[in-house]
Amino acid sequence: MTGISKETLRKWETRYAFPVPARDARGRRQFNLEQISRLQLIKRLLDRGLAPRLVVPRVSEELDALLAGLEQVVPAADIPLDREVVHAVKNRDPRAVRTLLALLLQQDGLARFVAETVPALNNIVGLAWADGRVAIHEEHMFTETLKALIFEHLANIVPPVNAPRILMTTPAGEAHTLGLMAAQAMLTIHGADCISLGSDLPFEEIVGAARQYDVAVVGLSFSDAFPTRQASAFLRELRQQLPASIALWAGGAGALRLTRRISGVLVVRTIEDAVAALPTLAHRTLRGADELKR
Amino acid sequence: MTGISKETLRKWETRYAFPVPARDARGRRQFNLEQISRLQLIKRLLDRGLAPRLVVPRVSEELDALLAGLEQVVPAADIPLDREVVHAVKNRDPRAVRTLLALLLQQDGLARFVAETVPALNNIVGLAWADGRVAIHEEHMFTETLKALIFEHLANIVPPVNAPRILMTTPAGEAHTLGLMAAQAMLTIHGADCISLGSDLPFEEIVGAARQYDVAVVGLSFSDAFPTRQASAFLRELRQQLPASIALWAGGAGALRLTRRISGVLVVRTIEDAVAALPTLAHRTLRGADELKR
DNA sequence: GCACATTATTTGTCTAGGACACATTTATTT
DNA sequence: AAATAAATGTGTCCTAGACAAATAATGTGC
Repeated sequence: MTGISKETLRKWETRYAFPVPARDARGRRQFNLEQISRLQLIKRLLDRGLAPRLVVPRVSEELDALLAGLEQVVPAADIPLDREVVHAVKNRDPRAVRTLLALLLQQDGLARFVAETVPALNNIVGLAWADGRVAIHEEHMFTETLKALIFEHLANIVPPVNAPRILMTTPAGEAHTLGLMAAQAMLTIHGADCISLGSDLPFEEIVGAARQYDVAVVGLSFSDAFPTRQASAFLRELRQQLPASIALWAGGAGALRLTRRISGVLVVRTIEDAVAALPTLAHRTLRGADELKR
Repeated sequence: MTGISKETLRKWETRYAFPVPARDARGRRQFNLEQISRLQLIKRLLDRGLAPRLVVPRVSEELDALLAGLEQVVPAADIPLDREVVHAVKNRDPRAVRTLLALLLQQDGLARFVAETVPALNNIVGLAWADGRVAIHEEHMFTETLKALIFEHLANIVPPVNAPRILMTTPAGEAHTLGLMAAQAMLTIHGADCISLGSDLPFEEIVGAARQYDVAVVGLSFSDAFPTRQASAFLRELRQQLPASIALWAGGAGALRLTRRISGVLVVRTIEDAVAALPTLAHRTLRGADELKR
C-alpha cells in the first residue's frame, strides 16, 4: 500500500521509532490506517529526494507542511472543461468522461490534445488523487478511458517505412504508461515509427530489444512515484550498455526530478522537447536497399 | 524471474538442498542460469498443484518428464497463420505482427477472434516464452500490438444504456491485462457495459469501486503467474466484502487452477462461459426511471 | 576561499536461525 | 469404511546483526 518494503519498515521502527505497529495474536505487525497514511506521505517526500532521517520521524502535520512547500506550482490549467472532466470522474461516470475527452480531442486535434490537454488533465487528476479527492479506482478509470481514446486515434496513422524507429517502454517496476502513450502519439504524428513494448520491461530486455529492433532512440517514462536515485542509476547503466548510435530519452515526472544531467541522456521535459529532437535522428536504411547494394 | 520469494528459496536450500547458489564477495546468493531455469520448471509444476517435497529436489530431466505428463494437451492450434505470427514476433517485425493479426481479425470477426484466436495465440506465444524461444520483450511487443488492435475495434461498439455493468480489473500484483481485454471485448459485443479499471487495483479499491459504480458483476483476471493460494484467499475475502447482489467472476489461467469451488464465485473457464452467464444478470435501473417513479 | 581527498554517518538490503499456524498426509481408533 | 488424532510439510514472519553504497561532514593544500 505504501511501496515501502517490509525490511525497510522494520528498520525504521528501530531507527526512528516510527512506525511502531500493533501486533496480532501471533506477534505479527499490524499497521493502522493512520500509520499507513503517514507512511504514504513519507513516501512522497522521499520520492522528491528528502532524506529519511528528516522525514520519517515527523508527524503528519509537519509532513503536510513540508510537502506543501515542495509541491510544484501547478500551471493554472487553462484547459476548457477541466472541471467537468474531474466532476465526471468523481461521479464515476465513464461514459461522460469519455464523451468529454472525445470532445476535447475533436476541438484540439490529436497533436494539441496529447501535448497539452493530456498532461494538464493528468496533473489535475493526479493532484486530486494526492489530496484524497479522487480515489485510486477513479484515477484508474480516467487513465483507462484516456488510453483507449489515444489508442483509437493512433491506429489511423501509418508512419513512413524508413521513419526513425523509437522504442518506447517503461523500466521494471514502473507501471504507468499514460505519459508514454501520449508521447508515442505525438511522435507518431511527427513521422516517427514508435514501437511500444508496454510497461515493466527488465533492464536486460531493454538493452536486447534496442539492439534487435534497429532503433534510433530508446524512450523511457518514469512516473512521479519512481525513486529518483534508481532512475538516475538506471539511466547511467543503460547509457553505458547501449551503443552510442542509439539515443536515450527519459521523460515523465520522475525524469524531471533528475537535477544533474547525465551525458548522453536527453531529459524530455515536455512532449514538444521530444518532437524538437526528432529531426536530429537518422532515418532507417531499409533492408531492401541494403541488399541491393551488395 | 521465477515468481518464488526469497524467503522460500532460502528455506528450500536448507530443506531440499536445492537451490544452493554461489555467493558473491559479500556473501549474497547468486543463482546461475541453470538453477533459474530449473526453478522456473519447478514453479510451473507447483502451480499445477504438485507438492514441493516431490518436485523441488528433482533434477530438470525428471521435472521435464513430470511436466510432459501433466501438460494439458494443447488444443492443436488450428489457427491459420499461427506460425507466421510467431515468426513475425521472433523476427521483431511489429508491422508484420500487426498486419497478420488484423488479417485474422478480419477473417474471424471480433467475436471469434477474441474468443478463439487470441487465447490460442497467447498460449502459443506463452509456451514459446517458457521454452526461451521468445524473449520477454518479444512477448511484450506481441501483447501490445494485440491490445492496440482490440482497443481500436472495441471503440465502435456502444452498449445500450441500461446494459448490465461489469467492472473489469486485475488484483494488485497482477499486471497482465490481455485476457481481461479479450473478455471485455466479448462481453461488450454481447451487450454488457464493461468498465475497465486497468490492472493492479488494491483490494479495498475493488470493493469500493464495485459499490460505487453500481455494477452487476466484478470480473477479475488472474494470470498463470499468480499464486493459487493467494488467488483463492483473495476471492474468498472479496466475496465476503461484496454485497451478495454483485456477482464475482474470476478468469485467466490462474483462476483455472482453483480446484475447489468457492461459493458465490464463478470461475470463467473460457470466454464463452462468461457470455453464457450474461443473461442471468439484471439490467440496470436507470436513474432517470427511478426519479420518474418518485 | 575553493578544490579535492578523507573520514563519518545514513540507509536499504541481505544473512542466519528459529517460531509458528495452517494444510495435507499418515496412523489410529471407532 | 468412516471418523478422529497425530505427524509432517510448508510458506511466511520474527529478531538481531553485518555490510556496502550513498550522502554529509571534515580536514588539507594551494
